[in-house]
Amino acid sequence: MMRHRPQLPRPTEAELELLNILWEKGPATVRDLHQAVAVKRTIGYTSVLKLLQIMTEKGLVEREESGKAHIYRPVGTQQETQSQLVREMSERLFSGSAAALAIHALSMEPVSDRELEELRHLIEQKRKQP
Amino acid sequence: MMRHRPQLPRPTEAELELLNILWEKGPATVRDLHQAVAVKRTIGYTSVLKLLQIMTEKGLVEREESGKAHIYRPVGTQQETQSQLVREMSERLFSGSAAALAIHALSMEPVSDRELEELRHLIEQKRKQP
DNA sequence: AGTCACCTACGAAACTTTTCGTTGACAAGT
DNA sequence: ACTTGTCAACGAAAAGTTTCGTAGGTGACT
Repeated sequence: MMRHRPQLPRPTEAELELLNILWEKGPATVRDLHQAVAVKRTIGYTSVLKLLQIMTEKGLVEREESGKAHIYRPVGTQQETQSQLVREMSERLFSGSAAALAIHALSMEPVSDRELEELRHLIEQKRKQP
Repeated sequence: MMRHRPQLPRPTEAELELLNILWEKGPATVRDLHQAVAVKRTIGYTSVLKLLQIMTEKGLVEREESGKAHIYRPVGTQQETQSQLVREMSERLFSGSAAALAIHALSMEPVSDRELEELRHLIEQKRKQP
């Protein structure tokens, strides 16, 4: 029997920044994460450390404490988190219509051919099973 | 010459709740807004008042002080705000790809026929002008 | 005039988020 | 043994968000 995780809290902006790095690069130490963030903006090492400690309490990440430097890994997947935030955004911004969000996003930005193909495919799927 | 508004700050969650009501129902007093919010959740009258005072400082709303009860109206349009938040979300959650956000939103939710039509139309437009 | 109803303004408490300094542990190099 | 570098833990400051109590003003009704 598949056990569900208790619903994870919504990550804050700074927390999401760390999760993005973890999803892209895999499990990492505080130093790894600090270096990755420091490329984009100035932030102290202990700020990243504290963030990760809070994220561990919240259940957003887990850590392996075997070695000297702990290794952090995300608990939720990127997909799950994207879904959670997209759903919340569609509720708060488009009265719950994810499709309205999609339409808005689409009419806003350059879209690659590959993405256009994917969208057409998705729409075909939706058409077949209403 | 069209003057641009200085970029409005991102509304907080509670602020967005009030803006949604203003966009839907038009300019309103504190009482109007409090009543509308109180339908969904318990909140004190002065909490709404304070929020609106802060939003006025931030430039998110303007108020007419002519009568006894001030009348508040949104400064940014719903579209502008949606675009701002969708863009920020696509940056933080999909590496800046609004199309990826659209795809994700679309694959998640029931979509009405009308929305499907609109999406197909949008995609056709995009195809014609790459 | 006194009271009631309704309004804004203000301050501040409670909470969350972000940031970082300080401390103490531990190991590697001198 | 001592110094240096790296690490986690902790506390706390600073800023932002959300909530509401209290005070003071104004007009209407008795």
